[in-house]
Amino acid sequence: MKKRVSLKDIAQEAGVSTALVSYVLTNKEEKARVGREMANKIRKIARKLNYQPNYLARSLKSGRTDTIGLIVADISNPFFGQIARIVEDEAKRHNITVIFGSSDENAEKSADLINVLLNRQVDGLIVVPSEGSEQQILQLSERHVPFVLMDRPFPAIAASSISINNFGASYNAVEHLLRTGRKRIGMIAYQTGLHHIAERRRGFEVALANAGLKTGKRLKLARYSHLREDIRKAIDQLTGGKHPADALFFATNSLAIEGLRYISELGIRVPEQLAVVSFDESEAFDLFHAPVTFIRQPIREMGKAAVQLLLSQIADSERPPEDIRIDAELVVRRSSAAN
Amino acid sequence: MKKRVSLKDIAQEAGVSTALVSYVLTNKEEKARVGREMANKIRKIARKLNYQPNYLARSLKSGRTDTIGLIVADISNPFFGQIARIVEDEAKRHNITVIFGSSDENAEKSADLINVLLNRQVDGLIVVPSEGSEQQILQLSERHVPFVLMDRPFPAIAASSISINNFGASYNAVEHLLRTGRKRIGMIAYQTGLHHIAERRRGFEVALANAGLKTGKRLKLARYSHLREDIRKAIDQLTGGKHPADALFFATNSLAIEGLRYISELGIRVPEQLAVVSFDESEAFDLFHAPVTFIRQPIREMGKAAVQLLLSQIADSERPPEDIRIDAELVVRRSSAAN
DNA sequence: CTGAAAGCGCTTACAG
DNA sequence: CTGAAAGCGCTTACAG
Repeated sequence: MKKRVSLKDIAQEAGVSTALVSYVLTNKEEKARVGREMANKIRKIARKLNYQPNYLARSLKSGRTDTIGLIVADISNPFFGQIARIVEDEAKRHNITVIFGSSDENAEKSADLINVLLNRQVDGLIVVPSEGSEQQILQLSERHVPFVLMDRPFPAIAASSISINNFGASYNAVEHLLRTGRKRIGMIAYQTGLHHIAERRRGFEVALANAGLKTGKRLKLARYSHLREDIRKAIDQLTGGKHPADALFFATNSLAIEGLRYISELGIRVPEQLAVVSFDESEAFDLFHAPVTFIRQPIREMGKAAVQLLLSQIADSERPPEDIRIDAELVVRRSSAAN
Repeated sequence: MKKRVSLKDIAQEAGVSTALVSYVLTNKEEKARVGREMANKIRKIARKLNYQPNYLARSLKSGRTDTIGLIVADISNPFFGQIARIVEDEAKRHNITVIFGSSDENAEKSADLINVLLNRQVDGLIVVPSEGSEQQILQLSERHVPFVLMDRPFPAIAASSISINNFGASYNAVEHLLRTGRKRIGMIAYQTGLHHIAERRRGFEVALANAGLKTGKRLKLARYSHLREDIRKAIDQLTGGKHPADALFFATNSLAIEGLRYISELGIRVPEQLAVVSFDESEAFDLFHAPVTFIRQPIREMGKAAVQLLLSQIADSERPPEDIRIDAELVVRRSSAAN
């Protein structure tokens, strides 16, 4: 790149010190009581030379970078892409830039990302934490790094977090299936210790129990690393046998999309043979032959709240952590219509 | 945040100058011929104090930030999300961090983003340029900022760019439809002057012309800002009348998804009444009742090439611009089966 | 082998 | 009203 113009260049041309220029250009001329005429002259020169401040230098001095880090599982997953977009927009309203990273649900990668972002002096972090990352998160807390957990709270750690009421949302979805006359409801979730998935599973189990039904072998778990394989096996088991499931509840959109692919292949008719409900949103749900009933997460609200929570934490490091839980909405469509 | 430990802290504890510590910690001890013993002592102290270098300071000195900017139309669109992911991974392999921004196909936002990113001293930019941003791009060029255009070349500007052969891909898709016996092929594209869309339109027109057919009124344009409305009108016009279209070609995945929603609503059977082909990929294409034939962009290849092109440009600012054009692949599925 | 010093581009408390 | 100076945390050419 060409040599950038610095305060010094302007100062030279104006015949003053860099200090004066700095005061004027950061609108602190009042405080420094710079002459009106001189201020105008300086501004004019700055414009002429197309001066652009070097944020690096500014940050080094001020200790703030006006940058936040966003760690998600995978930016190419539309759920996280949407979160990223909302965080971006909300951050920009405050003149803050976002650096992102994908952890792939992997604690090691997550630790790595946190490290890189902190070395880049981000002012704070928004983290969708992966399984096994409790220690890292705890360390952030101990080092007094401002951060907010998103989507997945860690109940054992006192930290600001924003997520939906997973138990309630799950419970409602299952109750909806029961109300439409489904008796043998299967669920496919991730095999993970993460709290949000555990809560979704618990909602499923409690809803069935309250209806006097047993979960039995109808709760299936898939590994993130063997998604396709595990889902196909689970669906085979759930839809086969003497008492095939008459409804399927997916714990996330990735699970549902992979599952629906297989259901299409098998030629299973939805909702006639099998009702379907899923967490999260997807364009693919709209185009399935029976538009899929889903649990809509208030992503916009969550993203905005995350940024705001983080910013107030950055502004006041003594602020006690805040745990925000938002209710999600069940959007009923044809895939779960009564028979 | 707590006070970070700096070189000075280590130097103090070791009883040496910060210079020595710097040499050791950046593995330049050879060059500075630091004693082995001293080097070990310094390293030990650094570990004990959990020293983390401040990249800001390092960058201010070195003039490099090991950060690149990525500007896409909208990070929440899976097409761009995937690009972002690949850029992220490829950049990380070189210890480079990515800052992203969404321009919303808006030249003003794009100019803004470029400005912010340059002020943050990114080493270079990967840009999916929006309509009307030629001037900004030209300026980058004049200022000798390393950058690479992605997805959409600007033929009038000498710049490195990486994109697919849009004309060829479009031509092939239309030829495929003709070969399967379709006679009245409609296309829905964006109303934009961007070169990649113009090329897709041209491929459509030339393919029809070569088959002795006229485009007539079968090329419809939708505005990015009025997507839903314009697409519905276009589909009504194309599928209505005395000679309804028997095939529909969408110029992007967003256009297709919105269009397929409407086609579902109308109860039009694909491919019996209407064959469908689209540019780009989407999970939604898999779940449509007739899996949609699409033009697969080699996103991974493009993303990797973009980063590599950018890095070699950063390393050697005299490097002449390189224009990479990759062929895209038509993935034929049921939505365009012969009747 | 080791250290003092300058400098990257800013900001700001202090002195005149 | 204006300027000299210190300092943010690093790197590196130079001197001993």
